[in-house]
Amino acid sequence: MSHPARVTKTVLRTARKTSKTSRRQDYSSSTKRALLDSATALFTDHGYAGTSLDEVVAAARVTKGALYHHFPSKLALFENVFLRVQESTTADIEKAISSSKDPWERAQIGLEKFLEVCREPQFRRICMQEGPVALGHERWQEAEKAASYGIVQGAVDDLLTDLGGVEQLGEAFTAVFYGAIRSASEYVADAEDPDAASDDVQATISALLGGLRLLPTVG
Amino acid sequence: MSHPARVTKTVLRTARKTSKTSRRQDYSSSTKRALLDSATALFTDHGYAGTSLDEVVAAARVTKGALYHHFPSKLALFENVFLRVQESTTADIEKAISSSKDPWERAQIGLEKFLEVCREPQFRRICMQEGPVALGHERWQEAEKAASYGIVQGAVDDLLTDLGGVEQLGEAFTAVFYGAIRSASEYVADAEDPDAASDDVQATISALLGGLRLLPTVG
DNA sequence: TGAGAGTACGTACCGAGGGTATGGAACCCT
DNA sequence: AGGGTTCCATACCCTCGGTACGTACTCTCA
Repeated sequence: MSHPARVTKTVLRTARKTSKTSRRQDYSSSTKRALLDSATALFTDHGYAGTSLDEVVAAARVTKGALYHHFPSKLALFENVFLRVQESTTADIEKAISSSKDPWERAQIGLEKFLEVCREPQFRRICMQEGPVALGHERWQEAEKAASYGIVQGAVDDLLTDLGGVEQLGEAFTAVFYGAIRSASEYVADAEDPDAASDDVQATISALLGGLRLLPTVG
Repeated sequence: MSHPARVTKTVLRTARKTSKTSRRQDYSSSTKRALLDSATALFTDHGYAGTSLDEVVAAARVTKGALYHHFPSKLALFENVFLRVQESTTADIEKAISSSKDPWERAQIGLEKFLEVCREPQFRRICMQEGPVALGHERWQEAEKAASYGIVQGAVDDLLTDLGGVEQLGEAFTAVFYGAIRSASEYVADAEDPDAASDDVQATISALLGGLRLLPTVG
């Protein structure tokens, strides 16, 4: 019916000078983006197992033939959605962090931004909840290490070297701390008063981190 | 073939005085337990979506008719498996904790036991990984609050009242701390040297908690 | 410029798997 | 002793992920 290919002839000879890509390629990437968009929305609302590909293609106004032309499987579709969401949020956080140079301030800013991002249903559902199960714990962790986990890793390393003397715990510390932040974000997202909960959580984490500064040695 | 009902007649008239339950009821609960056992094993190995009911009933040497007689759905079967695993591990931890009265020592013992329990594939896969997605985040959290989360809640409350002055953060603190422990358990379970990783993690958490003692006030 | 190659889909179908309907054998109760 | 209930097997249905294949459109190159 309203398929893009049907209107090709009416506007055919205009382009080809301004844009390097052909109209056909534009259509292709457009339908691919439409598939990713509708999949993102549906995965966010109903989870991975809860959304059927029929729903996805219907929302994108194409058929399964189109979907399987762009993505080899449902899992691959999800992985693309996952990475796209993850990438955008990671960029947000890194941008926020870059405004400061002091490791403690960067940690503070990053934490605040992360708690904020985790309240967005997309990131929460797709990257935090469905991701590990759909992709498998291993693949998910791999992707995480390259994204938000990596940011935390860097922040923690800076903190620990700033403190001095506890570098040997870096890995374990990052793991524990990242879990604390994740849980904190869920707590905030579930709270009836997210702003107050966010304040409480930040106070808690600051208290825990602040305690570290007072420790002469660890072990 | 080897169905229990087939051997009924050969051993029929012996019971009924020693046990209150009929032989038929014994058989019924036995097949139910067999279904739960095989389902537990398969869910542990292949996850919720990855195991088919055909596999479950085949492993339990029954048919889908039997399964759907005892459980109304696949999800209900999983929930029963989930609760059974959760209950047993909770009992383990509570038993270990009960050996001490000092809140800091109890926290120490409980943490150690929890990290140990989280290395068991059953609890790890079913309760930590598949649980939240299969049951839904809400239902999972509800069950958690009544189980291991509840234990942590109690321990944290004891710690904070022992410290004094930071009770208003109790809820948030528990949430953050519980996430830290969960992540710690995954870190330990994934590590190539779990014992060393467990030591690192415990040192980290002790450091974070120990820092709290040095804080005069929080906020 | 037009014919073959490649792209971007649509349509029809298959098989696996969750769930249901039905029936029957064993058991319980009165 | 006969009906009701429990416990389970068999056969079937339906959804949904995935595949096979057809087709309209576009690009390339002789």
